[in-house]
Amino acid sequence: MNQYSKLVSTEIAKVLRETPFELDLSVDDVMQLLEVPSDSSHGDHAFPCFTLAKQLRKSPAMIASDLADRVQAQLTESDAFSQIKSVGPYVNFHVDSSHRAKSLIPAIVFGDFLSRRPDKACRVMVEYSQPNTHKAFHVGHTRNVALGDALVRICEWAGYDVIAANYIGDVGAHIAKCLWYFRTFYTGEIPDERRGEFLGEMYTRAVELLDFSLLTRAPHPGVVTARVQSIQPHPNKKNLQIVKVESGNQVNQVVCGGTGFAVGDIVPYANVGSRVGGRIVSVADFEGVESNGMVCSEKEVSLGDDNLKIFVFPNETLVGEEIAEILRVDGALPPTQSVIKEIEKRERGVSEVLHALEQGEPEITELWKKTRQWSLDEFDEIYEWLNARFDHIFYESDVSDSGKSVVKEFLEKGVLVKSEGAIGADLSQFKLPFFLLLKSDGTGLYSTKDIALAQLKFEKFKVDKSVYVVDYSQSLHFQQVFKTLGLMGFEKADLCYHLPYGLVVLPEGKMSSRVGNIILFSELQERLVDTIRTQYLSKYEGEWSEDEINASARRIAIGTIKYGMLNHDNNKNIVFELTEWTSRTGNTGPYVMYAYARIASILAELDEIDENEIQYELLTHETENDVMRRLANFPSVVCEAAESYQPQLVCVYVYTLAKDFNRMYENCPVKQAETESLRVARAALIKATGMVIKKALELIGVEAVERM
RNA sequence: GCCCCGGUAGCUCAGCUGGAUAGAGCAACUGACUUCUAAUCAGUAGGUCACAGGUUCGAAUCCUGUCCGGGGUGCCA
Repeated sequence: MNQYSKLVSTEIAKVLRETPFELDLSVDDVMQLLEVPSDSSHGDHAFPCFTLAKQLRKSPAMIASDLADRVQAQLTESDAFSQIKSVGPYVNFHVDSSHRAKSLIPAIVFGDFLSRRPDKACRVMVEYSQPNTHKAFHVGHTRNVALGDALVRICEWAGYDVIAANYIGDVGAHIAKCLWYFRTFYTGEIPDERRGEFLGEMYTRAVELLDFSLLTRAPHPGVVTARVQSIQPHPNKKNLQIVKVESGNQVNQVVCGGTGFAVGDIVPYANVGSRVGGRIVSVADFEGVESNGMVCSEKEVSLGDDNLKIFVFPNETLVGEEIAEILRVDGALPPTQSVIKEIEKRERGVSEVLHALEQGEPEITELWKKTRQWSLDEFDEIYEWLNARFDHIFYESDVSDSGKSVVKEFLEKGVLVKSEGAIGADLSQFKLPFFLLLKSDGTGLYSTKDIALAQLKFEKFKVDKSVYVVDYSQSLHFQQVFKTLGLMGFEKADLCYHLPYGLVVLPEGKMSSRVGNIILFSELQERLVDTIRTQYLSKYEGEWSEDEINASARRIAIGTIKYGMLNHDNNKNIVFELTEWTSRTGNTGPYVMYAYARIASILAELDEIDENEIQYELLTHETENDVMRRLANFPSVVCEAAESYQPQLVCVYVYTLAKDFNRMYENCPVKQAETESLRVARAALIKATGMVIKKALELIGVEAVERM
């Protein structure tokens, strides 16, 4: 949407109202139909005549030709268009390049073309990054920061009142695991720097020890083999069966919904009190029939993906044995040592730490505070280096208590319901699964805190819109959060938006601490800065100050990372290969930055431009026109990026602008222009181009460099 | 099972509110540095837009179905 499309639409609407057309289309209707030709040789705006053909019962081409003549006749006074012409079924409008230059270039260079759009009186909170303390910060987290920070900048420019928020995970099981390992097993030195990363290492080692699939293929203590004695249909419920299983010298009756087993089969049986799928198996009543324990599906005992099909052991398997022992991994533990005991011992260790943390025991709390700060300090360094801004930081520890009370409050109000001893929201009216908010043991969940956090955002920060930048694996979770907030009566719940994004994966697959192929942020940072320094900036050693070389290397590294992270569809995974990212030319951040540096170096050798001396009509070259056409689009691209939460649009834009510029650079010399006045006009154009590139880069969080 | 997301050149990706000949980068090949910075530019080659129907004057784009890949699916975060 710009001045020309409005002008075109107005004129077309006017002509259409007259004979012989006599069609009453509003200016907006026409503007809707108007399009930008994919090939710029077709002009700047095109009006397709297909839709009119039916109503007028004439061929689109004839209508186009007639329409072109009449609009042309009407616009004889205006010098806005150099050509209005029908091509087949289209009416093509070519904007006069000097007309455009006259309004566009001064607006950019001397006017407010690049300033923030008018205030929308809409406060939007963008929550992003959300790192966990006691865990490593890796390249995947960097994508989130790049996205969130760019969104903050873009929305702000588009006129929103933006609060950039962080939500740091400083409580929970991962911390207990980290501290458990650190206290129980670690005997080495504590490093002086990068202590956050060190904690990440502690956490990773803890996870390795707690990965019981390395000890047994079925890490489920309390689940034993049992023989099926009888199967009878359930009297009241079609999908259920009453199964009697015998293990050891006991026979138990179980109500079971699984399939794929028969009398005589040996199946996994979880006794009352054991734990399957994270919850304790208890005596339950299924439609009037008592069930003692459960018969487990493949998935429930980690032996397959099917959640309905009951796992069946070979017929010669011993009955009444722990399945974890039967399926133990050879060599993982000495044969004399019990897998079950080892699993239980390690789990107990972690849960003792977790419990102590929740009870606020002094010693462990001190350790928590101290180590938490190590991580926080490291995050600060990372954000500072990346130039990411936060206006407010929430901590999970701040909302964990309030979350529980909010849930209880809304349980009493009848908004939330009790189910199987736990509390949650019934979202079946929205065709969403039940949303668990408080565990049956009364402890909170991630969801509990999210509800309290949202309440805080609405009530204390008075936000109108709330954006959550969180990876796509949590899409369902946020749908549930927002619907629950709606049930709780928050009017702004509909204005919450989860911005999902894909993972950063390696060519060989996902990053995983188990495979040990995680690329830490610090590694990315170091390798990138190093490559840029040695490959590109070494030629300036001695010429530039050491400070400038360092500063430039950092900015170019940031440009590489952020542009690389943002120039993808949000939903898609990014395949990350460090060597490619450090060496690639072409569609990259440095390509765009290089275009800016070229402009800066030309301008540095020219005199200051006098606004009154610019003769815009001299800018007639095709490549110059392409650049100007692109420049004019800047505001609408940024606004669209803000509305659709797609910083990528800004990347695509600034890349094509840089490409247009480089083409112009080859064809239209500035310093060696034929005449002095042409030099001035071109200088003004490249100045405007440079300013737009710089602003666009700034909006994706990248600082341009004057030379590189 | 159900829900969500994706499938475009050898590779990595744009294009998706329907519109003119489906575009970039990388890799390959050809050419351009006595020239405002070659981190560049000009060119060659590379396509059954997963598949099949449907809607339409017109479909990579919208609808339906199928296949393939990823994610999620009540006591993890």
